[in-house]
Amino acid sequence: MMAEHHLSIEFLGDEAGEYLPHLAVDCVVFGFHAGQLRLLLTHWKQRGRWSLPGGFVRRDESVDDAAHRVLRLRTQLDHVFLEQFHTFGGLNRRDEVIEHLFDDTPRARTTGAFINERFVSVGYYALVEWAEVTPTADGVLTDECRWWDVFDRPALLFDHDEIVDHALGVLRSQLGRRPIGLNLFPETFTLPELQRLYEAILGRPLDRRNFQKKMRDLGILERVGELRAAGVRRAPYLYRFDRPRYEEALREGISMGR
Amino acid sequence: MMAEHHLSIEFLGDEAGEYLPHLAVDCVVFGFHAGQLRLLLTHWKQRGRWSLPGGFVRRDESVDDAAHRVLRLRTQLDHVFLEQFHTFGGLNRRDEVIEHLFDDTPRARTTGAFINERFVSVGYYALVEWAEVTPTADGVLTDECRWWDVFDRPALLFDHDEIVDHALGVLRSQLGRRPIGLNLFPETFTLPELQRLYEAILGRPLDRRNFQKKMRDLGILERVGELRAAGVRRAPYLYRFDRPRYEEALREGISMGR
DNA sequence: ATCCAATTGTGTTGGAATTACACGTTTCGC
DNA sequence: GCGAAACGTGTAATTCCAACACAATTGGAT
Repeated sequence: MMAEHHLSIEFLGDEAGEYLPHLAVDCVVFGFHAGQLRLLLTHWKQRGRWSLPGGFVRRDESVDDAAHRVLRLRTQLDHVFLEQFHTFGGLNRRDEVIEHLFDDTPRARTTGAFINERFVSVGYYALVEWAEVTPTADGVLTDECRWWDVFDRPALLFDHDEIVDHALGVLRSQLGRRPIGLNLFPETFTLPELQRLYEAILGRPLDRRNFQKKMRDLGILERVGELRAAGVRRAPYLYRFDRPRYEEALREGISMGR
Repeated sequence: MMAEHHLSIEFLGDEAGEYLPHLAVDCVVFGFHAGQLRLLLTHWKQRGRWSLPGGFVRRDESVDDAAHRVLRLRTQLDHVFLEQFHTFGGLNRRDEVIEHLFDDTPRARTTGAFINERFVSVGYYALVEWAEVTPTADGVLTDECRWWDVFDRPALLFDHDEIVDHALGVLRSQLGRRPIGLNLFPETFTLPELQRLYEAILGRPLDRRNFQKKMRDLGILERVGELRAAGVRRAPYLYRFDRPRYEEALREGISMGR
């Protein structure tokens, strides 16, 4: 909960001048569980609607660091895979519902109303291991933080639906050019699981045989053993990523179909 | 010269409060001439060094519009191909040489020293037709604006070398996925010229026969006639882009090697 | 015990796309 | 008219991708 004390009602005017005005970061946090691509969302206490986890940029931290900090606050995780993908700087970024969200607080009226100003937002997307996350609301502006199915989520505040769509587009376009999964799965996983991740992101089914061949040929997988547990049928093999090779593939880029 | 009056010494503090503080746009403007990929740079009067054309964001304009405005001021061109590619928000964005560039002006000392604060910069790259550009310095902070060879340019101020490298990387990665050239060439051009553009961006030679076959098969070119003028040898054909098909290829994406 | 349904692992094959490579054409200088 | 330089086009080999078939494993039904 470090630094959360700033999110008091005082913060509406950022009276300490700790943050850069007009600038925010928003994080599209992707997870994968039970065959579904999921999204971490926070619920705004005062208006009963959901938005992406976001925050502001301290005067003494980089924008990347701000995104990491926001993520740490909402997930309790450090060192997650996080990448900037677009900056949203339109004039239509406010939401009629929330436009004057804080106008009726004494602070907002008397100060510069920091939070009611126009914001330019730098969008990041994160890939995290679902089970490792402890979704955490700040308890002041937001009272809940939890996972949603990406494709079955509530309408979001501000322009956050657009931001999610953009992030999904970037994720899709990168799916064929770099490996994915190291950050989304636990240590070991099965190829059918990995395939379901690809299918969830692409939104279309893939051929199991071609997928497995392609994956094997990438040389970034290590077979570990057999999975017996779940099935009423044949158990799939367990795999783990070969870290050095995975990271090399990340640097050099790969080719995985379209 | 519209709105250039803001770039007076008064501007150092942005006393009118017309701009968002701490936020800037920088434009990597690419052109192509005489077989070279070129870059539009501006020369800072007070320090004798070069930087990317950049500017600030008005409170009542989108960040995209700010980039277009900056571009219009430096090139006298409107409606150019312009795309955001990354936002630079590190803490190391200042330049020791220029760190206190304006400290000795009375304004900077007495006001908030708008321009001496930390800036987060949204990077755009533009593709423009070299011959159409009228490079224009603002005459206040900068006294010269002209083209440089991308690969033979002076060391730039701030982190602008990094920004240029990043833009080049994005341009390279997109070269195989969308058509290019409509914005960089005049109405008509030749295939050897187009190939030299690709080679300049990729930094490696391409096979002429495969390149032409690929280009022809894309179906975005119209042959116009023969070019007689220049050569001491066989004249290449002239082509023009088929606009509707070109724009469709831009939307749908293409595959051009890698 | 046998069979079946569901799911997984692996191989093959045909076509498309990419790459490597060869030859004929035009122009001008000599 | 001969050759050098640059242009235009075609062909063969290879690699990549998409479609497809079959054997193996498991638990439950018969």
